[in-house]
Amino acid sequence: MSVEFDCCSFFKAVADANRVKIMLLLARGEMSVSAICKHFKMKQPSISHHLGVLKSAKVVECRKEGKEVFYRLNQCCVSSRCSDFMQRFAEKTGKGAAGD
Amino acid sequence: MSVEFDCCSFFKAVADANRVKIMLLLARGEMSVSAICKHFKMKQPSISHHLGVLKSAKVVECRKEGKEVFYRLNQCCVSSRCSDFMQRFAEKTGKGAAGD
DNA sequence: ATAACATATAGACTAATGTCTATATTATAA
DNA sequence: TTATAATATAGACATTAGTCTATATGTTAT
Repeated sequence: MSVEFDCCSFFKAVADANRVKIMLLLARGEMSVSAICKHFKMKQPSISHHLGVLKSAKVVECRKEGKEVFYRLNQCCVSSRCSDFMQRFAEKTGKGAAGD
Repeated sequence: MSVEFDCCSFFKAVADANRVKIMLLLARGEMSVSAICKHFKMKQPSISHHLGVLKSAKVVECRKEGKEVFYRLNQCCVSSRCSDFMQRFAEKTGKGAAGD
């Protein structure tokens, strides 16, 4: 029933080119915020903002080590959300499923 | 190289609860605009706007019949975009892929 | 305790998005 | 041709989202 809203927080998170770029960086392994910053023209608070959006959507996770925070991709989240979504729109053979 | 931007137009399109609801309706088969409208509180121009966004992203297609326009889900688009995206973030075994 | 560094938060500003009303467009009917 | 119905477009308005500067928080070193 609230499936649409649930998937939307994920899709909103990945519907930004800069956030996708962050995700692509993290797909190779965890990185600290400052390391991520080096790949962008944006200022650090903007990066932190994007990381916050990704984290709220469970797309990334983080751990603290000393003064640094290392972010990593939650690959399971990405694939489960995508495959869930795909399935929801798979061709039905006759019987409907979702209600109004 | 422009993969992120490309996928973003799709994700932007599906990152809205009302548009996902439209997609769920269309997953059962094609519908005219006025038929879609009956499922929402929004006014018709808003529905047309959302249909336009979905159409630009290739998520839906339409055909005209008399004064009505029937929209249908482009199921292939949904699944190919989702699986492309998943794959892009699949665990790499060592070699990197996407460049900066 | 103080300084220096890494990150997060707050608040301002701008741009993009969603919704509305009004109207234009296109197709059929009278 | 005129009227009616279905859809799209234009423009106004409010809300949301992205980026910035300034600053707060937390951690390590001196």
